[in-house]
Amino acid sequence: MAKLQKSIDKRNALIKATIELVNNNGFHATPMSKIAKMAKVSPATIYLYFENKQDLVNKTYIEVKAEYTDYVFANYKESMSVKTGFETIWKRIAEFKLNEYEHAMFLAQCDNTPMIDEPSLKEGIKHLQPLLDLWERGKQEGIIKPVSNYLLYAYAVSPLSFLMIAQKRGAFQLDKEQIEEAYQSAWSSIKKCEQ
Amino acid sequence: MAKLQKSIDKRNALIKATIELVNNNGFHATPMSKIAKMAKVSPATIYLYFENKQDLVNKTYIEVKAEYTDYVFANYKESMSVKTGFETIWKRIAEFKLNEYEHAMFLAQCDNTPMIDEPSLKEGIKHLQPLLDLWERGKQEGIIKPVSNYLLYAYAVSPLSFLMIAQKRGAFQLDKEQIEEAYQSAWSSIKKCEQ
DNA sequence: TATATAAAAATGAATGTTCATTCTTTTTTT
DNA sequence: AAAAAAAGAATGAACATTCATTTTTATATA
Repeated sequence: MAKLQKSIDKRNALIKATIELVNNNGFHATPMSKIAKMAKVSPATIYLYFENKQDLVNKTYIEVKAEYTDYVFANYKESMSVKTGFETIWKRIAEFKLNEYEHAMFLAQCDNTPMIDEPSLKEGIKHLQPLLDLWERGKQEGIIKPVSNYLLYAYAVSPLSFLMIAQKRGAFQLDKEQIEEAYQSAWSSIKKCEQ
Repeated sequence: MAKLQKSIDKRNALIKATIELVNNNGFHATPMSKIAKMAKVSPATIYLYFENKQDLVNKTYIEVKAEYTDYVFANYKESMSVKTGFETIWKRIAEFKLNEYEHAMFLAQCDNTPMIDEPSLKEGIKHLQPLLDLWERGKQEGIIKPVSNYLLYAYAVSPLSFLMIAQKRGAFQLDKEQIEEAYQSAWSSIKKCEQ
């Protein structure tokens, strides 16, 4: 147990260092030696926990993605109405992107570059299923526009990624009121017009 | 003249190769030797046209960004109404992202990673000014929501980037009708409610 | 116009560095 | 005292950049 405990601490430190360094420098400009140094570990030790550099970054991606979706669906219950369910999920997504932006930026970089291998990307996408299921239900109930989930996601969720990056760059600051307004925009863009 | 002509061809070939290779492998996983080979040039020749690798990618970014904004504003005139002006610009943005996606993907990667240096990023942003000016005019005329340009951009333009990536991954295909619908969504999200 | 020569452009090979990964030894745990 | 974990140093490959030559182009002269 002591052994396992210790190992998990080191593993976590490695994942944390990877996120921070990759965020600031990108995958290929982050040497294993720096990751090791930041995690206070010898470079050789990394290879006791991960097969190689690609494996390290794949596993980091999957962990952060899982953390993201756990966070996002934490308050959501399938028994909720489509409208309430969407609001619940959307607001958690916003919170995550704006408060946990170290992790959110890491995901954005993974999703916009050829850094993560295809199987790991697929693995990461799975976790978003409850939102897609909610939308399908909404379409059946005639509450949500009958269009591709990609379009719904583009309108309702992807603007948050842009705002996150803008905020991270210090260009401007989102407040409560703006988030509420952004939410209204998101809902308007996916609900059927009559609602 | 013949000399200059030849040089420009080589320079263009280098820029083209850079875009293609960086798109597929990322900046740091693209060796100068491969860029040279794809451009049918010796590695040493690159250094006659660019200071170093960073300079090559910075200049590539600025050129692609300029091409993008030229394309985007090609049909736009300041004399247009806010509504027409926005539609004109938006549809060109959509066209560019969906038709020229090699270049659009390159820009997305540059904007989501620490690949380009700060001065070059700033240089690239400048070109978008006419759209921001149009929005300011719209706010004064009471046609556009009186919110930060970042929010307007997030709602109205950033979804297109997401759709572009989804389309590139072959996940789905945008048709004329969906683009029209996406445009309506974009306009709804930034116009003042009464309009 | 044809030839010689200087300047510019281009090249392939060489250089030195950085880095992922492995090896051997030491330390810690059981 | 055996096994597991960790360490630092060593290895070898990949790469950006430079160097020494060669090739091409432009210019001047006859």
